[in-house]
Amino acid sequence: MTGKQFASVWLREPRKTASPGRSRDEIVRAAIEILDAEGLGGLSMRKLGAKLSAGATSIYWYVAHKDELLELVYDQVWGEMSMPEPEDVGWRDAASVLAYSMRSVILRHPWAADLLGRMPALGPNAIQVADRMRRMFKLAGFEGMDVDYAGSTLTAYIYGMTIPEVAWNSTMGEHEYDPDEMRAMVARAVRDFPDMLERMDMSAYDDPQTVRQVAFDFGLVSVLDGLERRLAT
Amino acid sequence: MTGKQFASVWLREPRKTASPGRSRDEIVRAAIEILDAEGLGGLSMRKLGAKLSAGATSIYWYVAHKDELLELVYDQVWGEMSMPEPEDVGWRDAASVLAYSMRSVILRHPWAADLLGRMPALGPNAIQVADRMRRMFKLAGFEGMDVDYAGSTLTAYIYGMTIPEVAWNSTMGEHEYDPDEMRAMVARAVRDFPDMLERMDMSAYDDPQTVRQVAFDFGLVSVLDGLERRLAT
DNA sequence: ACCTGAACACCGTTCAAGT
DNA sequence: ACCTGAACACCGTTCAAGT
Repeated sequence: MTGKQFASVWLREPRKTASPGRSRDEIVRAAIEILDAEGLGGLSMRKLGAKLSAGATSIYWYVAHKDELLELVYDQVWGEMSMPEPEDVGWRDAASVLAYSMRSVILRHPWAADLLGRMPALGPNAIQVADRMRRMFKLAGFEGMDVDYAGSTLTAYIYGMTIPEVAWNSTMGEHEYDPDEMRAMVARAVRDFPDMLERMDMSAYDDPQTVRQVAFDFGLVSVLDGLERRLAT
Repeated sequence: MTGKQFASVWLREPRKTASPGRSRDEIVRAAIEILDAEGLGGLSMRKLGAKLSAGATSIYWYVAHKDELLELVYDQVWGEMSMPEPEDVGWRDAASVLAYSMRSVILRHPWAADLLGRMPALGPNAIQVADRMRRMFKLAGFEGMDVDYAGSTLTAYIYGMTIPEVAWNSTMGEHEYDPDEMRAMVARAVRDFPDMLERMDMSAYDDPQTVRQVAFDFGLVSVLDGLERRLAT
């Protein structure tokens, strides 16, 4: 009757390792090195084993399966996000700092974009950020479930902006391409839609990276304004 | 000197198939059937071949690689999204309808959540939606690059809400679990954070599905309010 | 023009066996 | 308690060969 329990590394006792042999920390560190160097597709259990000069399957002693390993590295990423105590700087500044920080952390670890929103974020680092975010929105004046809803709104925005940005970077990075040729092809795909063509002309000579910066800021301000508006009513 | 071109099915000439043999449509239909039934992990080229009672590798005649196939099915998903002409209903209603429609389409094809924001959306259906969205925000009063920024903001929100929702559904679906047991474990993970614990108590007996509905609406209204605010300044 | 099968170079995971 | 290697059941993709 008692169904299988929800699966997360963080919800089960780890193996009480006396200290010898490899450790989870060591494994996670090695995994992140591989991930930063070769991306999510580059991380295999065999390669990780090799990097630790261990048998390919030794890792299964420390971790039930690859997904658990990914949960572990994922929480490390959450640990890199910086968020001031909302009580110190006020909720809007805290929210902005968190947003920019999340974006830059993910851009630094592009593989993490594939985990964002997909993997349960129940590690200590993730929970700490979640907790601060709750306090932030309570400080702002939200109550009850609205604290939650405001939080989802903000993180949804950040995820939704960051994921495509990373995806774009990686497609562009793989095949280095001729920008003019590409513009011509996209223009072709879009040829029946005057508004879309107009858009292409507009942004033709802007630096894509700063455009994305500005876009992120524009949206963030909008989202925060929108949340502020909810407080008034 | 002329680098490799940006890769997308939509940016290259398809094979001019006279008509005999399999067709792309047929392949895409079969692929979607598999995807709906077994999810993204359930779709392999071999299985797809088998379903078409063809050799495992015949598909490579119609498609350069699996990613192209995914681009094709992805655009079908865009085709299911419904969006009224903004001129008919006004920009805010059009935006809301699109948002709800996107959410429900993705919930219907959960595998598509893994493509959202990752795959170039250059198919005719995706472009049509993008075009309407541009017209929508122009109608609202945005100009220049702001039309784009407003669009990114809205889609970022939708992506960022939908992706985790689907992920959650699928983790919950796989292992059917004992809710009490699970709550206990999560409570344990969160034990040092009084605000997080409070949150768990609060939402203890709510139906998760309606909570997510309400959350989606809350955030959407906030985002649209925030965008409206930008028009005023 | 379209399809095939064999082959290559991988995967994650299980498990009996070792120390 | 920790690690190993072999094995299982898969992958996507290439390519020479067939019709």
